[in-house]
Amino acid sequence: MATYLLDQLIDTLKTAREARGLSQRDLSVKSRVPQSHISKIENGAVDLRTSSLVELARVLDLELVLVPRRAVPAVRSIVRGLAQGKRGSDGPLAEVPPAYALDDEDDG
Amino acid sequence: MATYLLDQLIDTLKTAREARGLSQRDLSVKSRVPQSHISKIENGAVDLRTSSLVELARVLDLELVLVPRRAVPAVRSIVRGLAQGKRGSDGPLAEVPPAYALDDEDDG
DNA sequence: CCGTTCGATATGTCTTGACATATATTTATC
DNA sequence: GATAAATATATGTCAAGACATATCGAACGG
Repeated sequence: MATYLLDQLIDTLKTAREARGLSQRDLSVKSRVPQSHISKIENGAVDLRTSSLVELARVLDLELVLVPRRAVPAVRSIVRGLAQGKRGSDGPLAEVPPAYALDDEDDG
Repeated sequence: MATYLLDQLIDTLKTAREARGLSQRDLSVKSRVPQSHISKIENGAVDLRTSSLVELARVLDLELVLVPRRAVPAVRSIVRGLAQGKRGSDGPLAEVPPAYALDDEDDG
């Protein structure tokens, strides 16, 4: 049922949550999405509604964006460069690294 | 109910549909999302499921991406540069325009 | 052992999404 | 200008599934 692309989004959410050292319950409190539901979401057991996705993303400092297919490689390149896990413990995090090489590399 | 950000996504979908000269029914056939539902979605009457969003986006050559907040301006800049309406009638469309100025411009 | 914290599960409620139909909007003909 | 057909969008009803609340079992520490 879940369109593979959805799995990718979910994985990004989970990774972001863990990278910030948040438990499902912590995320639940901040996003007002029940912990039980976060569990199901991360397990791919539900096809969550867009508002839930937006809400979870927002708490994790992520934003849901519709990108034209032609721009996806460039966008991924930028996102990769930022590596959104680096904050607090690792350093001040450079605003934007010089990685606008427009790499065609694909994410797993 | 709907998080303002959701409206932005919906608006992008609708604009993309119209830019391609597709009727709700056309989009329905291609995405397998019922036309009646597309109507409700575009009117903000429903909080659609993520799989539906992904499906509609795919048909419109758009991809749903989670972008770290810090990278959003740069991403928007690229997307803006592409101006996803230009295809077919206007020309072959340059791969990526020289607009990596990392503008801080925000969308309405 | 008991309390706390973690993710997973069970059941009840509310809304999406599917199907059929109604209401615009456009076009053609008289 | 009125009527009718064709096309586009909106609305009504109902079942499937997301979401809410409460609870469970595992892991850790006092």
